[in-house]
Amino acid sequence: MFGSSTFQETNNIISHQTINPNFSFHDPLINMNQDHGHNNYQDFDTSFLDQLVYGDQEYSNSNNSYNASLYSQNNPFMQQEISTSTYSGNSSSASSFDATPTNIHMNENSSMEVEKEKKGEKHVIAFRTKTQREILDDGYKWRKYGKKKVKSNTNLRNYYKCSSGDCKVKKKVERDGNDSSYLITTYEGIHNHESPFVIYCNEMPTVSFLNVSTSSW
DNA sequence: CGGTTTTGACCAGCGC
DNA sequence: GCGCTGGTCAAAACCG
Repeated sequence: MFGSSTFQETNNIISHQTINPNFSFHDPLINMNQDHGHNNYQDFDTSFLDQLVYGDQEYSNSNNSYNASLYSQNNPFMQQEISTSTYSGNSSSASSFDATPTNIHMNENSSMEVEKEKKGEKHVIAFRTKTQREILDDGYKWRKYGKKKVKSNTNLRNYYKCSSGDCKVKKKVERDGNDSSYLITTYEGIHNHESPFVIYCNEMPTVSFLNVSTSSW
C-alpha cells in the first residue's frame, strides 16, 4: 500500500489505512522556522477513525528529519507504537523543502469515511504534537465555543467548531497533562468542504496562467 | 458592524 | 434520584 514506504509496520492495523483528503496536518515546528506558513501541508492518515489514534511527532533541527509515530488507544497499555515514518528535507529554504512523506499517498476518495458518518459512526482522530503553540494551524477556520477544566488533565480543554457554513466538524485542543510540552488535538467528523488553504493553492496556478496568457496576447 | 472569544449556565450520560 | 463529569449553549464582551 505504501510502495517505497519507509513505514516499519509493527501492527496489522496500519495496513488498513487510507488517506482522507479532508484532513491535512501542518507541522508547526517547520512553520516556526519559516515565514511561509502555508507551504508545508501534508495529508495525514485518518483511517483509524472509529478508533482513537495518537500521533507523536518529533523534529530534529540537526539533520532536518521528521519522525511521526501513530499510537493505538485500543492497546490496553496505551500508546503501543504501530507505525513509524521518517522523511527529510532541507528546511533552510522554504521553496526547496519537501514536507511530503514518501510513505503516505493521497487517496482521492473519502467515500468510505462519508458512509461511516452517515451511519452515525464517529470519525475521530487525535494526535500529540510537541509544540509551544496553543493551537495548530491546520488550514481550516475554527470558532471557539467552549473551554473546560477536565478531571483527567490540569490543563484546560478548548472546544472548536469548523466555522465554514454547515460543516459539523469539531476539534478539541488541550495540553498533555503528563507532559505539557505536548499539545493534544482531537478532530471529530469530516469536513464537507475543501480547506480554505487548498482552495487558495488551487487558485494560484490559474491566476498565474491567466496573467501569462493575457500579457502574451 | 460582523465575526470571534469568553464564561457561567445548562444538558446529557453514566455510575452508584 | 443524585452527583459527577464532559460537552454545548448563548449572552455579553471583545476586536479588527
